[in-house]
Amino acid sequence: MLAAAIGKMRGGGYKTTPQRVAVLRALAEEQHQSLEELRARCPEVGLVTVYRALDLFGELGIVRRLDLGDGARYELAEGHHHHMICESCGDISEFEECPLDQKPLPVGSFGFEVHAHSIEVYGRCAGCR
Amino acid sequence: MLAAAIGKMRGGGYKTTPQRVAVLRALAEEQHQSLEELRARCPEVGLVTVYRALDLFGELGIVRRLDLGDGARYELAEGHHHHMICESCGDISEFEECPLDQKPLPVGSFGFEVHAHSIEVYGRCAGCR
DNA sequence: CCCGTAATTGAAAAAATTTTTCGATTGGCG
DNA sequence: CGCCAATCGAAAAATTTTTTCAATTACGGG
Repeated sequence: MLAAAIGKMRGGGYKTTPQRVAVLRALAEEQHQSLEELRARCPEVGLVTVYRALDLFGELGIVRRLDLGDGARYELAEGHHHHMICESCGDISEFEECPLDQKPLPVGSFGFEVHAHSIEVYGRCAGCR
Repeated sequence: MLAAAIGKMRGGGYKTTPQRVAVLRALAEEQHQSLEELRARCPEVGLVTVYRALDLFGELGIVRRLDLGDGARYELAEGHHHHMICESCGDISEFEECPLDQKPLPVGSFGFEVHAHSIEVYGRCAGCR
């Protein structure tokens, strides 16, 4: 994972600094972290640098930014998946079986050219029921 | 639309103030407005009051808050629909034909109880192609 | 292996956004 | 019509993100 991300950085002509690597490692430890959670995992990296690293990773397609109602969160953009959000405990989890897999989206009729999509499912998780 | 929203406010024991009505009217003029756009449509209402009205409407299910990458936006929560976001011009549009209509979401296998869902489709709109 | 240079970093300041506070005002019931 | 809890607005505070700029550093070329 690190290797792939570093490859994209190199390919883009960006430098592989210890700070960027530290942020990548922090991202790899858990999905959907807030900025503060992320920062706690690499306290040696300055706040501004974390923001800039996340921007860069976003451009390179390494990281996705989410906002599911409680502020920005970040995840490594590996594999196609969608999100379940528990409205009781706030937990965010993922599922990979995409309901749109073989289904054409109805948006073609608008002349819309699809590049990507996301699905969020809101409800109660098993633990909260 | 106004009537229904005011009914919910009354039903919840909240007062129908001119400010709240002004924000509702502003919301009705266009979907997916930012706070500033909204505020430009009811400049007589104080900033804080707009925030509070939006919070209240959110609790009452009158308004939904979106964050599709460029900050918070607000829409009247009427009818089930999803969003197409053009990555060229940033335009947000809606479609009503829900691809999950009759399709069971695969999340039941996680013991997850579904209350709602949302879909966003990213790509290029007809105008930008 | 060292050097030069452009990219990167970090601290401070600025900007942007959202929330809190609290005294003044007001909608709606009696 | 009058009361009073709910609401409002302005200012201040808190939070989040971006900008600035001088110091540091990764890394390709010599």
